[in-house]
Amino acid sequence: MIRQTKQRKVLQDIFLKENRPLGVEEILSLGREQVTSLNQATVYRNLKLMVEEGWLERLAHEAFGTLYERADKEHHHHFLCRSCNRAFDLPGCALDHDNASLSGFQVENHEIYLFGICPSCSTAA
Amino acid sequence: MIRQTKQRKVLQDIFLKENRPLGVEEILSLGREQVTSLNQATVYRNLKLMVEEGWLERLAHEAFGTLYERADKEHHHHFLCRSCNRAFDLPGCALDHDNASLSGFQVENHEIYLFGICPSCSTAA
DNA sequence: TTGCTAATGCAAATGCATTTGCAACAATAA
DNA sequence: TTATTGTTGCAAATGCATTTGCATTAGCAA
Repeated sequence: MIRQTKQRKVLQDIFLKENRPLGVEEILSLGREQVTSLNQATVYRNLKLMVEEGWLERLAHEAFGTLYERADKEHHHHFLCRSCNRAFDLPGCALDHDNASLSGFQVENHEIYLFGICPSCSTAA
Repeated sequence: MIRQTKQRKVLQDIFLKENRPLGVEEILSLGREQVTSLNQATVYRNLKLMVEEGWLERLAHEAFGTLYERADKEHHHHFLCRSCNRAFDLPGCALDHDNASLSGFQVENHEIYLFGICPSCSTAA
């Protein structure tokens, strides 16, 4: 039977509050603000559970490593800020479906990544 | 001074012939058809050189690992076949620029990945 | 041809993200 | 409260892609 621990609660809260994909490091440091003893292995174990139960989804890009985000979102894509190294959701889809494919290729799904500077970084400049 | 070795020549030929992104395993096995002794370390060393001199570009996606492709191509995106696990180029750009961004985000570049079944796999079925 | 040294093959070593064993701890059912 | 057993923290262990040390091989300038 699954128990509700404070570590687990903290992780859930973080994902509910930060509305964007998060990496393990980031999750760990945000989590330690609530539970000082929070351990990396605990984060990994819980992320794995949350993915298995379908509450989180995993997302990875070479430039930003592995990220996790809530699974309850509609189809969307991501923006990656090269300045603060954070990922953001871009609601909606900017794929031009008519020109997307090539004859003979059966497209089942897709991913789009935009790179650049996020609002807070460009304001700070 | 850089020497032209037969291993190097084989690697270049492979990239010129196969007109799509290739992974290390694939390069190694294609290369061994020409030079039986071809070693993985040699492939890695040469790929690194070719990237440094700008002849190749590196590309990575979690589902397909690290791939390399010639750098002399125009802007394009990639199709990844979940059946044969190969990557293909999709000439042109299917990004709907007007709907791509979000207010405040400065987009500098982007990547698009399409997933599905490639022509030869769907014919073979 | 010959000499110099870049390049190769092989195996061992790295670097890193993620996983795991284990003892101590803590969330529930009774 | 108490017993049960899921969880955590810690450190050591994995798994893997990529790199490196070294002896041998082989381009290429002279």
